[in-house]
Amino acid sequence: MSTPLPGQSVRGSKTGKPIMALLDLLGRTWSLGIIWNLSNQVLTFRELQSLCDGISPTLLNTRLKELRVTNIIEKTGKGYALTAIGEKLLLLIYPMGDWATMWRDHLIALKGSSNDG
Amino acid sequence: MSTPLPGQSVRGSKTGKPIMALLDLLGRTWSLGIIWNLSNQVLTFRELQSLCDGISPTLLNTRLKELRVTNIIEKTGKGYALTAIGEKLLLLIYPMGDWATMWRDHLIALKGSSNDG
DNA sequence: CAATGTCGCTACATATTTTGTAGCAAAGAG
DNA sequence: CTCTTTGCTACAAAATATGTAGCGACATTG
Repeated sequence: MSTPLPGQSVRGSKTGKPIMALLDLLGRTWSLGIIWNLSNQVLTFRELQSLCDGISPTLLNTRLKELRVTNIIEKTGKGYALTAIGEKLLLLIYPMGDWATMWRDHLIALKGSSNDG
Repeated sequence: MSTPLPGQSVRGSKTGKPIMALLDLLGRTWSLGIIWNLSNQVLTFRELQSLCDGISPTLLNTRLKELRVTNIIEKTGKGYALTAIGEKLLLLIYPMGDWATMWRDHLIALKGSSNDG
């Protein structure tokens, strides 16, 4: 699978629209998890592997390459880190943590009402 | 693959943290694309399939079920639509369109400078 | 009622992706 | 040199996605 880049035809859209390339990239297994784990910390290959619940090194390396050529993460002397633009993307992902908490409560409420009703 | 739910152990995390369930859910092929295409419009199964570049009906139905049991989308008389909470999630995804445009320009600039330097 | 078309969705074989495990070369510590 | 850690590759097995065919329900036309 080739790395999705804005301006090119990607899985899910042939328009070349940047958002479609991003959706393809982030929609790949573990992409979001890797970015999330890289928030505020530089991690080595093995640390990242461990935090991503033992993702296979094969796939981790594949994703790392994709995220590097798309300039979302970079390799530093200490390990992998988000780039400046990657940090900005993370700022957009962060609020999802709050949404997810609300979502959990919502699902619990629905479950409760379906049991009651 | 079971549907990731907040409060449960999911692919990528055994903590049950809501964000991890969300990352697992959205990280699956086509999830983000389906949600994106459902912005401001109710779509039939086949319309959705067409907009998602011919996604196989098998997988589309699998994703649709996952998104329905997690209450992000719902089936209406007219077709599939985002739920109220699904709309809120979309509001968080929207800004990624702008980010992606900036990202494209950034990548073009990098490419240019690497050619020059 | 019969013929035609659309729609939601299932079946299933094939293709692609992900996992899991093993392990190697390089770098640092003693 | 030995021991340990690290980044990463190999590769077979398992899981997931694709592509195509097509069924039953329903609406339209006549």
